[in-house]
Amino acid sequence: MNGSNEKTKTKIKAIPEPTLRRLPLYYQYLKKIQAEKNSQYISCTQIGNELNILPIQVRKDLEITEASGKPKLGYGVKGLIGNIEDFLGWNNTTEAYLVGVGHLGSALLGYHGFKEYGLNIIAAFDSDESKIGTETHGKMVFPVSKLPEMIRRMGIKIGILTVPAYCAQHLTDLMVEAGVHAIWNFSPVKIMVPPGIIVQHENLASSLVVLSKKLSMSIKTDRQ
Amino acid sequence: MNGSNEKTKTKIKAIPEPTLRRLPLYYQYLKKIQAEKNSQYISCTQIGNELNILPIQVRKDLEITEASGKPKLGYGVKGLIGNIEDFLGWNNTTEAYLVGVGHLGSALLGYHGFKEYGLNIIAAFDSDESKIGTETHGKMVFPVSKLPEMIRRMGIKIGILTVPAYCAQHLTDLMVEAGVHAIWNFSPVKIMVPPGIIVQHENLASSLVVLSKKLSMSIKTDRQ
DNA sequence: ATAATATCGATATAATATTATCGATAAATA
DNA sequence: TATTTATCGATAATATTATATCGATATTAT
Repeated sequence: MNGSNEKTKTKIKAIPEPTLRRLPLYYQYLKKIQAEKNSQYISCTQIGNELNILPIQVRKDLEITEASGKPKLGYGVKGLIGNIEDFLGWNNTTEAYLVGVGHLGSALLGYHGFKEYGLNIIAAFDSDESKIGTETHGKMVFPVSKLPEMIRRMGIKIGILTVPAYCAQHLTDLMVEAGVHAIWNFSPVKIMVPPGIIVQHENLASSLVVLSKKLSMSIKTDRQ
Repeated sequence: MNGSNEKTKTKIKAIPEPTLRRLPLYYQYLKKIQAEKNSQYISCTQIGNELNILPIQVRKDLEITEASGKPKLGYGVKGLIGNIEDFLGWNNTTEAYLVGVGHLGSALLGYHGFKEYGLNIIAAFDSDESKIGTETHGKMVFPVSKLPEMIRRMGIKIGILTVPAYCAQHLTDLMVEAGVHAIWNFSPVKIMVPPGIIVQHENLASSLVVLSKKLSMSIKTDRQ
């Protein structure tokens, strides 16, 4: 346990997921600072105060992007932005397909912020005849029947799933079969995938639960 | 430190946020099981296998809802659903206003699942003249100028913020001033609130980062 | 030029969350 | 009826994440 021969070869350091989730926050703030041209340098203290995160936490998070700062000054804003972009792979975009052009699906198609984060939704798919052939926020809608072939031909690695519960598993199977490596699942059910396939399940109910539980607990505390 | 007089009075046990986030998953699965009428009882092992969570974790999570099961059989499905509903306060709905009827805002207005989770969005607000007075998915859209008065009159505690970055802080201030206790923030910026006000920041960039980092790491591993 | 200060970077500690262990128990089976 | 088995419930061990401490250092002020 004295850290000499454990995994020195490939230097795989596990990245804490909470850190991963905070990096975009730092990034957004840094971009704002850069736009305001307030200063060349920024410290963990400043970032932390602005985002309500302890400065030590900020420093540890930035450390994993291999950023380095100067005592008394802090980090160079420009360099730091570059470090985060490199670390998160935001310099080369990944292309994705979206399946299910309902309310949420078209909202995601209309969100142009994804490009900034290295994701480009290049087309959408639906089974509704009235949607096929039309454009939603500039993205063509194709029939689901063409999904597997197009995934294969374009080498698509990420599928975004915004369909109702009843067909989520079927479309997952289609996509995985065709070669997708990761699925961003906005459908309200857990989907099953073979080992090695990555699923990120976006569950609004979970977030709502956290919010409302905190709320009910804060009200309870007030009255004590 | 020998645990005899620490907080014995009010018995405040901290609820782990990860547990809170998993409860809705169990709930959704239990509802499915109930609909299928497969059996009266269900075990942690079954739930865990289905959701890819260790049975021990499931048991610990369910424990905080004060559910109790029988050896060899497991938990009664119906009772368990009730326990989760009670614990999360899903039996009495909370009313909320939504501010910002853009793509995402109207997608949320159209999502009827919230009612099941104790949230009822009763109206929406926007500053766009062309939207005011219309209905979106059955919810009236009012001018932002009426927001403070209506929050006060209806005693609204939760505000859902689906507006662009530039006006997020202003609308937050309006809502907090009018008496809102919690804000579910879908805008792409961090908002500042006075102490005691709860903010749940929904950040798609964060989730996307987790997904794409896992993807890039899995590809790297494949090639080794 | 010297002293004071803010900050980084490394290391240590504490808090939180997950996973393992094991005895008790109710049902199923021999 | 006795034995086996699957599961709960409680407690212990481990892993992960967050926070604190402190020396080193570059800038600023004296």
